[in-house]
Amino acid sequence: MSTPSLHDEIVGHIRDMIFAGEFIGGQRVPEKLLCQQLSVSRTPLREALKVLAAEGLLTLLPNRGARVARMTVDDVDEMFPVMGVLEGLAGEIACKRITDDEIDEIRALHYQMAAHHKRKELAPYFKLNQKIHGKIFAATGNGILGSIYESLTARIRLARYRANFSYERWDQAMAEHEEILEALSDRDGPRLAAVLERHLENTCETVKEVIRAMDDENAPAKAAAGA
Amino acid sequence: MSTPSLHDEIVGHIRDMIFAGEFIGGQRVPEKLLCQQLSVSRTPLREALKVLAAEGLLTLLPNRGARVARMTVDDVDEMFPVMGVLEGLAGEIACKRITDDEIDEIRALHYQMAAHHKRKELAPYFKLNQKIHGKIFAATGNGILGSIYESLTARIRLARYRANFSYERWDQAMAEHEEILEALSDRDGPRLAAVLERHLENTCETVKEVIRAMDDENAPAKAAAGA
DNA sequence: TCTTGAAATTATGCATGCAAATTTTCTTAA
DNA sequence: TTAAGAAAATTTGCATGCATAATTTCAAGA
Repeated sequence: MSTPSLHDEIVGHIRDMIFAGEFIGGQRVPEKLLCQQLSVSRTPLREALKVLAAEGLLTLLPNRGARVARMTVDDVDEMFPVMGVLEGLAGEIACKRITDDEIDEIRALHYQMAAHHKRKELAPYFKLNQKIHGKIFAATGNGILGSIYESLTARIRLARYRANFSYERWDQAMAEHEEILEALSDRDGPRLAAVLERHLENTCETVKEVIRAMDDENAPAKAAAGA
Repeated sequence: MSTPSLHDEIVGHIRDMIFAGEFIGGQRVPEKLLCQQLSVSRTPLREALKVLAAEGLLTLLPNRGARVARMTVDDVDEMFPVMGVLEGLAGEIACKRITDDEIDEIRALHYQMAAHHKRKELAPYFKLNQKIHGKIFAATGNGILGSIYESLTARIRLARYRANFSYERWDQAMAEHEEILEALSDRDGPRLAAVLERHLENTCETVKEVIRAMDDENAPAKAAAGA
């Protein structure tokens, strides 16, 4: 509160940089460079790198620096069922606990998001999407549930923002969000849980497509180089 | 592999110390003391502390050092439903994927554990208990599921090893383990999931009792001190 | 005796320096 | 010209030092 310790700020800063896609490609990120960019010395920076590695956003190779963690299709396949049961649980609890005001908030976000979908504005759509799911988890009042989910979505997000994106999937996702809002308004726990899981499957497939596209993009170049 | 970097070793070492209950009570742990005990300088030690804090085992107060994270009854109440769905998921997947050999291994551990239960040997019972649950998660082949579960049980373990322990609950837990083994042998996913969740509820109540007992123990002293 | 507050002590946060490991560059031989 | 190996230059890992914040100690007044 009083002194917002430096390394924590660095953690947040680097996390944002990762999400902004500043060091894409899983390539090495020299400490010196980050020190210069953030105007800090190596000690707090290195502490921050350790934390981000513990969160799974970075991979630290001994004596060989940090790189952004590479998500594989297999990773997503592992994460998907876990997020599925977490979403399901969150949906059930949220329906029991959510207040009318909270539903109204989510409804407002939903319509904003629908507008961005109609205008095909991907980035703000994602932001609101993320916010809505966050609100559902917040409505559960279960902080641990929320934080685990958050750390998983954070890792998923590494593969997110991309242009090549199936519009059919997007439309489907939007339709699912309509259903999410309905189930939530009706406080229909089982239905919400079911829709959330289905919706997640959509998201998951999208992410996997993005990863495959990225791999296809990089593979030829690397194959030629012999690496 | 080649050089097992120091801070990683420190992380493991301190984690073991925490589980061994070396700094019980959530009291401050001066860096200097740890440095002396582990014969390392403050830099790698501090990196390790950050990691352990990210794992939720330590709480880092700015400018005020590290202490072992204090589990509250509310924390357990939050963790319980999460672990419940994770156990359920693990049970379902494990039944589909587990090999006969893996079941045999678990069976062997189970009988060892039953022997310790009969002799009322708490510590080795816990160790094997933990190992069995670990094997079930390992049998899912889902590393992320396993690691999330592991980090949650690690935090639960902070409140575990204690003398005051209800023998009825223990007997019940042992009976549930019989059922777990049965369901696993039958590869009956839904049943295994159900037993695991029920078993977890038992565990959870036990942990909460331990926490309450610890609080009752400390509260009078602290109330007198005015803190 | 108890309370209050200021000085002294101690602990934490961060910067810097040095040694070991890694990567790059340069040289030399085929 | 290319390949292999050695030397140079980076880069990482860890230790230490200094400034600031927190804690303890101690003294003085009520």
